[in-house]
Amino acid sequence: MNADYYLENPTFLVAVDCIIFGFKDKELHILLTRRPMEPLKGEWSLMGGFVEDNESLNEAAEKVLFRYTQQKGVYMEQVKAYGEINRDIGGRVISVAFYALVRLEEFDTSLAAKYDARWVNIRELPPLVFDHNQMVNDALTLLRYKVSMQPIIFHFFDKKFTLPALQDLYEAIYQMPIDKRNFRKKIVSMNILDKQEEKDKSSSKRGAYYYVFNKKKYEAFLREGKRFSL
Amino acid sequence: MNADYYLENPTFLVAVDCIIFGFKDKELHILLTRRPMEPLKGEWSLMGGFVEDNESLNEAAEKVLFRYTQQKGVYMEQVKAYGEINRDIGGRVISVAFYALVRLEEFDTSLAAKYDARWVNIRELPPLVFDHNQMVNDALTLLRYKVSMQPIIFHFFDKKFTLPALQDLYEAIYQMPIDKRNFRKKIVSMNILDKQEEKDKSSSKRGAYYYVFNKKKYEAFLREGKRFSL
DNA sequence: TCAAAAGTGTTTCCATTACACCCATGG
DNA sequence: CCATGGGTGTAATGGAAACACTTTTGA
Repeated sequence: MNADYYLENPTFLVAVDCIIFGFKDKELHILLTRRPMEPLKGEWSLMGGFVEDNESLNEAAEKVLFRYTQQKGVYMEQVKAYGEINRDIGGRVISVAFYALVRLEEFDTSLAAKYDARWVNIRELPPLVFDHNQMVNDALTLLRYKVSMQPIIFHFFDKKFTLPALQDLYEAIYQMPIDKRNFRKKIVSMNILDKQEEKDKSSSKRGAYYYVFNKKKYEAFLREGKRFSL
Repeated sequence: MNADYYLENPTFLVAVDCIIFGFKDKELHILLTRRPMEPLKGEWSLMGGFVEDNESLNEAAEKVLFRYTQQKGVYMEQVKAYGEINRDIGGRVISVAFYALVRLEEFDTSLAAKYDARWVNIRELPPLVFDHNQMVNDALTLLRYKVSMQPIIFHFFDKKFTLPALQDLYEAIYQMPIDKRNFRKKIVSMNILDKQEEKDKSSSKRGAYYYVFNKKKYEAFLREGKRFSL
């Protein structure tokens, strides 16, 4: 299939590694596993897999994400490619990292057992194999940038969420406290959320109203020349 | 060399493609070439090359940059990896794009003939092979972001530059006019430039003072907790 | 009734923007 | 002497940050 000229060149194993972010207990977590094969079998690792001939990089990442989360349509974005010669001590492998935002409410805990997976608080990350810690750092940097510029933070929730929870998540992503009134003012004043009648009473007696991201309102917001900013 | 498990997986040709930016005639340009081999021989293309066994991705990009610019230590940054199955019609190739900022004052024009290369104004880009136009768009987006956040704009110059030239470059990158006084105020007030005694008289009778980026001052600037911003 | 979390406005401050005139010099 | 580009300061605006009290309700 390759043109003649191309055949003179070397080929490489190509992997994808996924930094899967989830929100739990007011903290940002990532899904890690014990590496199932040699070398470094049993060490902490990101979720990954090799790219197949019939897949694009995105498709390979989607495959990995589905395998470990059973969620479809997960929000996902490429971080970058990692290609140091000895980054993988088992051989020459070029890896492309992706980060993903998953809804932890719907996470199937039986998967955790099957794949020896665990949600780990990003503030308590263990050493990971190869350059995976670097990948996590790069993913976090990119996540923070994107969250501030685009309405992707809502992908952490299954549609509805309360403003206190949204703020907890925001604080977990940026690892800094933020003023409640300023936060609410900013997000509400964009007029891209719908307040629900229903309340979440799970974390207070009074209960907090649920909100829902309204895509139509967001598109109108953009049409007015406004820019999302958190 | 690869561990047993790895051998079961397919391998891929991996290329690097470089979006080489230069500043000329008050406009941002990129270095393009006529593709030297089939398929699509003769079509406009980015500067690229295949990754070799003994190179990292960065090293492969540096090799390509040196080949076409003869400059060492060029500022360079990865954009992202492109892995659609049919992105290259000659075969399955995964490509990693890099952008680079080169000093056009020192560009060796004999190279242009040798490689059929040409500096093309970014506002007049022709259709490029494969997904190269997409790569350029992504590189430009990233360049704009980085220029606004980090003092990389100075890499377009060979050390010294005038403020009018710097502003012209800034306007070329963002494709928008900007107020002269505000621009100068912002850049000068950071106190990271050294004004020279010498003037550039090439574009006016009065002449414009040269300035030089002062790395020590910039580091002090950072130590004070300040952040570069243009 | 009280503890615990939800909800609500105003003022201060700083960074960005808008804006117009004088200066220096070679031809 | 004048045309051309280089250089300079101040006022207005708008977004970000600081800040404290009232409300609700289950236990």
